[in-house]
Amino acid sequence: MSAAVKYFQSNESISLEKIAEEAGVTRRTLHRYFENRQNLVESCKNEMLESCNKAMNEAYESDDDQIKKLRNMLFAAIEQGAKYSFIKRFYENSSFSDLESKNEFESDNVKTRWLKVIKNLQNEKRINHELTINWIFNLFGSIVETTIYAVESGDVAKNDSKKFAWISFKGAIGLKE
Amino acid sequence: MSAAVKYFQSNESISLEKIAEEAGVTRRTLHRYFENRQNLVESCKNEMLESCNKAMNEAYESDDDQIKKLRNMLFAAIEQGAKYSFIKRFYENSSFSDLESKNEFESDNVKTRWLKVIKNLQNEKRINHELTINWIFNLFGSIVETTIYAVESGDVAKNDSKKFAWISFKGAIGLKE
DNA sequence: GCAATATGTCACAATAATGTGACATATTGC
DNA sequence: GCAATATGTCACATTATTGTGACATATTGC
Repeated sequence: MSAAVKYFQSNESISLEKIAEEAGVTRRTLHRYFENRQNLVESCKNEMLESCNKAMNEAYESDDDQIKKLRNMLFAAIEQGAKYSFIKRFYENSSFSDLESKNEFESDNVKTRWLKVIKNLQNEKRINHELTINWIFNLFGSIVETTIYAVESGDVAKNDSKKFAWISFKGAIGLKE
Repeated sequence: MSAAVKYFQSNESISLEKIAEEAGVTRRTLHRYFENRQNLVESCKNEMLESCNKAMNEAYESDDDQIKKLRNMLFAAIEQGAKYSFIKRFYENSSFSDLESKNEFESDNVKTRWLKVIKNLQNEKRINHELTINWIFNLFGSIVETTIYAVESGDVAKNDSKKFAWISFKGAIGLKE
């Protein structure tokens, strides 16, 4: 599955042959674990979604302070790396699969919790009031992806990456600490 | 080409049949204009690259003030929409094509000009000094893409989008006006 | 070591996408 | 209207991918 996710991230139509190769097995073996392509995609989606949700829930609960909750959720998402990128792209590109399942993500309590933090900070007027929640949500995902990409491509040192991400996200939403 | 770019944005392996359909012609006609898939991709790349470069060069020259140059370049990129997303993804995913041509983009004077603006602002200490140029470059592209996506998906009103993008980009790099 | 399980190898059918030739039918420019 | 050009239709070969059956060979657990 991680071999598949690695490829799916940037190319949803990658051949099963290549995925099997990356995983160090033959295509025949891959077919033994996943009946067909759809099955593999679904399994990846479920596993990666669970992993991302778990990490972000833990981050949410890691501190009482709203800002630290937010920062830790950002860091958790970044640490998920390819898993997060895959899930994000999965839900963005409706063509990637049937999008009925979109609700699974949308209605998930991770998003609810994330929104709660943002709303709290908005109420306390610690976030730029001009921006909408939807914009901030998109921005969050976008900064996570940029960070993952920047590290992968070697553009930015891994050490710096989370720091940069937090500085930029804070600034982007006008967060007053 | 615009039909192709529309699809290539999110799915580089879309069938020529669908592109032809989107363009309102048959696949046979598509094959008359583009010998093969590679040819179509190359043509799209060249056209979209030219369009993006033109728009951003004009934006650069539109004002003498460094900050307004930067803002207008951001707006120009956003207005390019699908064209910009396509080019961006093209150069990100090496698998999308041979990446020899990456230099075309990297060495292009648009990037040089963009970098000059950032360096000037850095020298004047008007940008957060902790961030690297590479990070800021990635961030710029990322905010452009987020904006394009947010409008396309209906998450954010078109009217608000550029304003949000500029507010967030300014904040993200700690720009002091 | 031996049985159970997992994996590899090979062959094969089914399908989808690609690219082209031949010819028919529109469409355009004048 | 007529010639030139563009497009559509259909048939076809080629190729890549997918999914499966049959059997051989490793690997594991005990």
